[in-house]
Amino acid sequence: MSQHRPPGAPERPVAVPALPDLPEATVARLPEYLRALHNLAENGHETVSSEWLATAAGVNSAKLRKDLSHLGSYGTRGVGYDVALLIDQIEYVLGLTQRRTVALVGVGNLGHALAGYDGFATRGFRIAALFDSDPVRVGEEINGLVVRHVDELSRVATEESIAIGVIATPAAAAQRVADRLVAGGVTSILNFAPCVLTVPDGVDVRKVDLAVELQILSFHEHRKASLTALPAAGEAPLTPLPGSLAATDPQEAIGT
Amino acid sequence: MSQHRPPGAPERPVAVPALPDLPEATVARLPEYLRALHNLAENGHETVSSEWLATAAGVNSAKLRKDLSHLGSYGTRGVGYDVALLIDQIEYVLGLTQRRTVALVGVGNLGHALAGYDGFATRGFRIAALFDSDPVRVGEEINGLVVRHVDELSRVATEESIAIGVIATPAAAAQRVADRLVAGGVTSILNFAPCVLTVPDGVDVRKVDLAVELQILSFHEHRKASLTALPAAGEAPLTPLPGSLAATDPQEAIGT
DNA sequence: CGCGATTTGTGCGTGTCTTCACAAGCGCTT
DNA sequence: AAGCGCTTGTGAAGACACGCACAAATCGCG
Ligand SMILES: NC(=O)c1ccc[n+]([C@@H]2O[C@H](COP(=O)([O-])OP(=O)(O)OC[C@H]3O[C@@H](n4cnc5c(N)ncnc54)[C@H](O)[C@@H]3O)[C@@H](O)[C@H]2O)c1
Ligand SMILES: NC(=O)c1ccc[n+]([C@@H]2O[C@H](COP(=O)([O-])OP(=O)(O)OC[C@H]3O[C@@H](n4cnc5c(N)ncnc54)[C@H](O)[C@@H]3O)[C@@H](O)[C@H]2O)c1
Repeated sequence: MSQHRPPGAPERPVAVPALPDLPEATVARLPEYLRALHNLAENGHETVSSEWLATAAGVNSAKLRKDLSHLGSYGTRGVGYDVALLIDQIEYVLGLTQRRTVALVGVGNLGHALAGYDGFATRGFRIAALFDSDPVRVGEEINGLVVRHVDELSRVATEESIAIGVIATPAAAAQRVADRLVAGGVTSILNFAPCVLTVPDGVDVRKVDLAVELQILSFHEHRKASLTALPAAGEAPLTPLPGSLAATDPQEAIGT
Repeated sequence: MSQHRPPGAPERPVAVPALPDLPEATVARLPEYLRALHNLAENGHETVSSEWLATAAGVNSAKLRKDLSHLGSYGTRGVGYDVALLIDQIEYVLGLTQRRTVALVGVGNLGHALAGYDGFATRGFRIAALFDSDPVRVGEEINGLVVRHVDELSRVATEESIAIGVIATPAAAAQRVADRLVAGGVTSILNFAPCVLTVPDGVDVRKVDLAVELQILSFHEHRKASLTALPAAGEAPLTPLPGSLAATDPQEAIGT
């Protein structure tokens, strides 16, 4: 690519950031590759073929190769990829060479589980602070961290240079929490509350909603059932009237 | 799935409305629309424009209209959509007119949180059984359900016509659990364990991986930092050598 | 009864993502 | 040193998704 800047092009608006700008779809898969690679490394493998790694990560091998090619190609034809090298590469690109600090807001049911989750630490993150609004919870110690009051959120986030905020409060409180995170300089948020957050440009929000996942599965379940029910039937009005809705599907998912 | 089929088993493919086959991207957004609609309904709104609903769901209005048009167009030009009607429509398409039963496997840290989560019930699902392999946990009662031993999984799944299996065990146990779910006739799985599951055709798996989400955020964080750090300079060849990796990125995450 | 304000439904251009298929590169063997 | 099998990296084509922009439909009002 543009490794070497050829002479004769002095001050071009060179768009060569330290990071290649990867397609979003690729970014979303890199963590999966990384996990698979760590498994391989633990099992003593030193190299791996795209075929193997693709299988381990659950994707198509051509896709995997294209993804990796975006970060600069470290494979050897006829051999495969060097596992350790690739791990370094991906961790670098994902910005994991530096351990990122996480603030967790809302130490309830879910928050407790998250606070006690070791997958944070083992995959590049460190929970640096816990917050809640409930006076009963404030002061509680979890995993060596004391729960602080959410009023301190902005200040602490700034002081501790929090990189990522995780919201595990009820939906009604989520926007307010997000605002405080943003005020504290946090530019990445992971939201577990089922609501849409509004944030300024430059702030990234990702959302995890359990019910959404289940409902997507439900759709496919429904679909499979309606297909097996009428193997080759034509159409039938795909406009069930409101009144007859609940009545409609007979026996779905007859198992095997 | 249909609860117990009564002896007579009236199983005829009556006028089952064929499901439109929606684009996956659309299916993934419908739950979001549904949530927003329920909010509107609670607030007494009877109709809603695509613009409004789109904003509430965090998407582009044209996209929303196109999505809804796939399920047969229930809007009125010049007016908008009937909230109640649209809720029925979407719930029907998602297969939520029938409450789906869920089995939760692995009642540890995360499992406990999930078992106690009321978002299941309020959004169309019912946890019908809990499983674990730890003798200490088996027998424990959570939310009115007794934790059963995972050896009973296949049998119970069949008996209770479980529609969806949720895996919250350590990764090492996940594949085994998935196999048992499949053996019990479950064709939809939601996997919280960080690993790839292998299942037969016809079985859907969705995965939720917290660390993946964080790592994606980390990438963008890294990216933002490298951009603001070098506004217009060509920089570090994007091929950091193995040895120099950890050294590379200067000062990121400077907070504000 | 007709007109203008409003909002849906969609045709179409654009960009992104996926997948196939294969040439080029690499190491091992002969 | 040449040949051979294996694996990467990528061009090209197709599939999919997105969002603009506008015609068509509907309502309310004068
Ligand atoms: N429990 C689950 O398994 C689960 C699963 C998926 C999503 N969620 C979502 O995650 C969120 C939390 O769920 P939960 O079950 O832990 O609820 P919870 O009620 O057990 O916990 C919420 C916590 O947030 C705290 N809180 C409330 N307002 C706050 C504020 N303004 N600032 C800081 N803290 C505040 C409460 O004191 C409480 O400790 C909810 O939005 C829920 O929908 C939960
Ligand atoms: N805790 C979190 O916040 C969190 C977040 C994201 C993902 N996860 C993932 O979810 C999974 C569970 O996490 P956790 O923190 O609850 O772990 P945990 O160790 O607290 O709980 C795991 C539970 O699974 C049970 N189990 C083990 N083998 C089993 C088997 N073969 N059959 C049935 N049950 C079995 C254990 O007895 C235990 O009760 C892990 O894969 C973890 O990576 C956890």
